Amino acid sequence: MDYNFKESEKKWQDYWRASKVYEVGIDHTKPKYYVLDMFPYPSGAGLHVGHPLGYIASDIYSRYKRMKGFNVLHPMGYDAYGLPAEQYAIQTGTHPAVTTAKNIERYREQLDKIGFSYDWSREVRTSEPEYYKWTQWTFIKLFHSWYNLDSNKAESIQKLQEIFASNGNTAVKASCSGTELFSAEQWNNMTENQQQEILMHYRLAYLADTMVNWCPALGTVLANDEVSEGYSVRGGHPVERKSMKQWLLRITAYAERLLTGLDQLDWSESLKDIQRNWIGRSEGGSLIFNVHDSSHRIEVFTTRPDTVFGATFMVLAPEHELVASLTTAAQAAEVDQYIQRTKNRSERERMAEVKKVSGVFTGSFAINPFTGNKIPVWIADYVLMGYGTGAIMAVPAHDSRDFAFARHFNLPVIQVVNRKGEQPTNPDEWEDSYDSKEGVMIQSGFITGLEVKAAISAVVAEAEQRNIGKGRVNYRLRDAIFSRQRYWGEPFPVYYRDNMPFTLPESDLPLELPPVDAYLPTQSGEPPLARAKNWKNTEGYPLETNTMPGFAGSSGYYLRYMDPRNTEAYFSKEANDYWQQVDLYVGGAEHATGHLIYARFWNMFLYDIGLACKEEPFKKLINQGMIQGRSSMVYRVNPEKAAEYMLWEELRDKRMGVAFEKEYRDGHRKFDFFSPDAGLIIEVKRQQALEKLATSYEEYAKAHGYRLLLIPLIDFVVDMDGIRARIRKAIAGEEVPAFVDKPGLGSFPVFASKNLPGREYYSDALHVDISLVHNDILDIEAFKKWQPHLANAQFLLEDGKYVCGWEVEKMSKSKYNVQNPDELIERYGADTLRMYEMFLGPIEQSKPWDTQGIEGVFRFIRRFWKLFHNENNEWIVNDEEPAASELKVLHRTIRKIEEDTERFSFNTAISAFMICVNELHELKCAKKAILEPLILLIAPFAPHLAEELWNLSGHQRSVVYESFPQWNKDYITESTFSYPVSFNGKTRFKLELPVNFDAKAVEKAVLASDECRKWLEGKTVRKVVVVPNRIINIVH
RNA sequence: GCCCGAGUGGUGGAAUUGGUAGACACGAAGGACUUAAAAUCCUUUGGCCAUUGCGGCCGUGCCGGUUCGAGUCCGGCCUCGGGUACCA
Repeated sequence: MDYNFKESEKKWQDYWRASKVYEVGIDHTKPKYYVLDMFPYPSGAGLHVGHPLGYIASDIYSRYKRMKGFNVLHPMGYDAYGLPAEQYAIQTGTHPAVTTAKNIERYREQLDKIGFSYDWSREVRTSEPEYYKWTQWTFIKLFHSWYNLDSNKAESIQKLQEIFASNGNTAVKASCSGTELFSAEQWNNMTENQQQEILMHYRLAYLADTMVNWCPALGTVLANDEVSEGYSVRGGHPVERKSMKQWLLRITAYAERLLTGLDQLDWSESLKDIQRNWIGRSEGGSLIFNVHDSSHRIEVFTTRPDTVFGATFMVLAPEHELVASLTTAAQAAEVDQYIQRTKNRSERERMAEVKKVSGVFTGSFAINPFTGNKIPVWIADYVLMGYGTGAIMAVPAHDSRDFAFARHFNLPVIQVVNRKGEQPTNPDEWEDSYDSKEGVMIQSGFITGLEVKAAISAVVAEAEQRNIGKGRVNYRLRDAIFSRQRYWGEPFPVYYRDNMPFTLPESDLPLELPPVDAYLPTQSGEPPLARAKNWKNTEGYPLETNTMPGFAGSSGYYLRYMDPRNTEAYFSKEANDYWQQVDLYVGGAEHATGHLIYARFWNMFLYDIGLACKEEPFKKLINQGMIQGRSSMVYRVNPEKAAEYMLWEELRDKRMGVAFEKEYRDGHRKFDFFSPDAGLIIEVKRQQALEKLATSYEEYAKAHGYRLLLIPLIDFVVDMDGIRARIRKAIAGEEVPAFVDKPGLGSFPVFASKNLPGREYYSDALHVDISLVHNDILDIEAFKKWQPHLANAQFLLEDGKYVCGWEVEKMSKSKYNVQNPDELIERYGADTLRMYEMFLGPIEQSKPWDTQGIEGVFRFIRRFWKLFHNENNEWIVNDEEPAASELKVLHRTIRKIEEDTERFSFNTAISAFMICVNELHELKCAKKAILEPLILLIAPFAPHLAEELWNLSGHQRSVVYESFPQWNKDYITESTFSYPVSFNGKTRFKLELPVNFDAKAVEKAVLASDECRKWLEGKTVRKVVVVPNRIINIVH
């Protein structure tokens, strides 16, 4: 008998729930600490062992911080809107709310079994009206806000209207999508609709015609981060480009703040890099080119204004607004055809054809404002409408795409940047453009001779002077498409009057999701909400039928946790002032360009309007690595290949006395084995095949004077000796029948153990369910019962066992490698699972799941228990005074656990626990003074075990209210240090010396030692390096 | 293509600031206890050579460099993983 984890874990989980141990509130007597896990979407498949990895880490840290005296907020809830439940609804008619509730219940059950310290009284679900009321409320606020670039923050639209009415928009610096200037008078003379249309260009939540990622299979548009390589991230369906009227969030207004804000965050550099790349800031300038014989002007964005003297043509995106006016009559047909062709091409096709150069001349010419030269204006789809101005000046000498284009269409190439100290070469002979980040300008008028950097500023200054351009910063980041043509999402608090959108009054919130008769788009292609009866506001105006995307509800949930039941506000100022922001956020790096940008934007907006007290939502962030699956493989034998392999092993290298050839060919005939010496053909086949072919084989053999052996496969299983005997006889020249009729092999699969020789040549690997495999040994009986066709499977074993192979790959049902935490908890307990997941390796690293190792942690848990109990499971803890050696073990462990926990190095912390327990067993220590602090130390990691032992020690109160032990330097300090002594860098022996010896004393002592003399025999010491309490290195 | 990150025993990994490479654990082999099994405990376990004892050499993806000393720093390359992709 030892630790009964099942009984104990249930008991303490019940106790925690009943006594509300983990509920927290505002407590000004303690410092706060907010630990958050990324919002899970409760999928139907439940949790596998990869999911709780981050939750366990954050739970350990939360419990640790709590024992360190912090008031720890550690909530959990659900991102409950999502495509899977809706897809299921479309298929089955089950309301997504039903599916979601069921999935949540299962999720909760699994989470509870792991022993987390969540304050469940704060749970939120994005699909609950009490929650999404505030998502809608934020949308209304966004709608009524614009971004003032002068104050660098969001401000109310009302204020903007006042400015327009008094001054027009000429002095307004805003992040907006329309640039027409107007005066106060013009503004005041506009109709309301005209004014609303203009305001739409300024709103932070706005409606616009835009190119969207349309996914026909899902029947909805997707945001950029929801698309990867032309396919939807969820479901992997193809995505097309399409122009549609959609709601967007003006996240680009915050691009600069989103970028610079990263510097203050304690996130991994790689994650910050992903966000930096996604935001994609580039500095440059915009230049205006006049069009020859026309009043049109083309504005381009370039990061290299210095190369303007090398601009030999221009290229516009096919969708560019000037294309129609610039196209000459002669070119109209060709241009039109090109536009049609590019329009009809899917995103996939476009991506696949990146290398193909295509484009068409508009017939117009622009004037290079610096050279005065006439340059042709082309259109081509390598220029994107969505970036910069949708037009470029092409500098083929220094840009590889422009270069390829110039070569393809025979356009001139002029070199304008030259590497220092080199002679310019003839661009006509170049194979590619010349990358010119550094160099000196040539053939460039007034900037000739300047270095690139200086030339850039000179051109920008000149352009500003001449009023034909200015310095400009551009971002790759796009505004976020906020409409989804789906049912299962937040309804927009928006109605339409004369096709103009208006927001509902706040008092009408929440606008609840209405019932519908089906979850599909309508016949006319409208979103599912168009099916809802009476989907109108109180005045009878139609409501918006799109719903919000998945990231709407997850963008501000961390704020709601601070005050989740507040019916008057998103959250109270008091709660926000106390909890401030998330101190530690744990989750996967896959959210880098989605949730983690949107949430930062959302929070910055709430900060601007005075609601959130911190500009950034997540101070520190840790990305847990993925847990990959470890698949087990069995090897199904291809019987014919196996027989051939086995026979070749008998025949090759003259093992039977004569030489054989494998796969002997004579014209179109092919035989498995042939011996010219013996004139013998051997053929291995299935019984049925032999019966059919025997005659033709015999005829051939007879015609050539060869003898023939036809061996049915069954013999390899039942009569290997018989085969050998027949071959020997045949070689010896005895008469043997070519073909012995045998009963058929029947159809049963044969599996070969992994390490059998030749196995890789004659078998195919198949996935086998990992529950049927223990320590890579297959449970043959269970395997036979696994699938009907395996019932009479045969096995080729090694040492009486079937050894499986393994592969590391994604955890998935189809690979039979999903490890479910419930099974492991059932077998080893939650504490073992918690510690094992942490023991696997560094939290941030991806690693394969391997159930084999869990036994080690399970043993450790029981060995820990046995420090307190004898072999009869009786309590043996005593009150004896601890010895110095025992105190040293304890305090060294406390220090190590504290240090490792602080830096989230949980795997090494668990090693330290193991070392400590091993040492205390060695010391046979059962002293209360040592073991009680140890219980506290392990409480964050193995909370159930800790509660049980703490209780058995005679304490009435839960261990979670105790303080983390403190280590005492005096117990750890050593008086001597065992120096590794090396010669020329090679460690040779160790020398124990007092720690307080300085370098000189150490040197003297080591040179005087016998060992040292032995190693130095006859050599002169050239140098002695001493690092006190580290190493000694003697150079000779 | 561009931007990151990582390569250490049969396996997961340790080595925190340039200072004893392989901690801790799994697996494996051998042994003790047991009628037997499970559980538990003990020993060995990077490779090669030597083995009568001592020991010796090599070794952190590859090549080179800096240093008394490199898994760690620098330069070049290879492989794998992640991000991104006509972004002007």
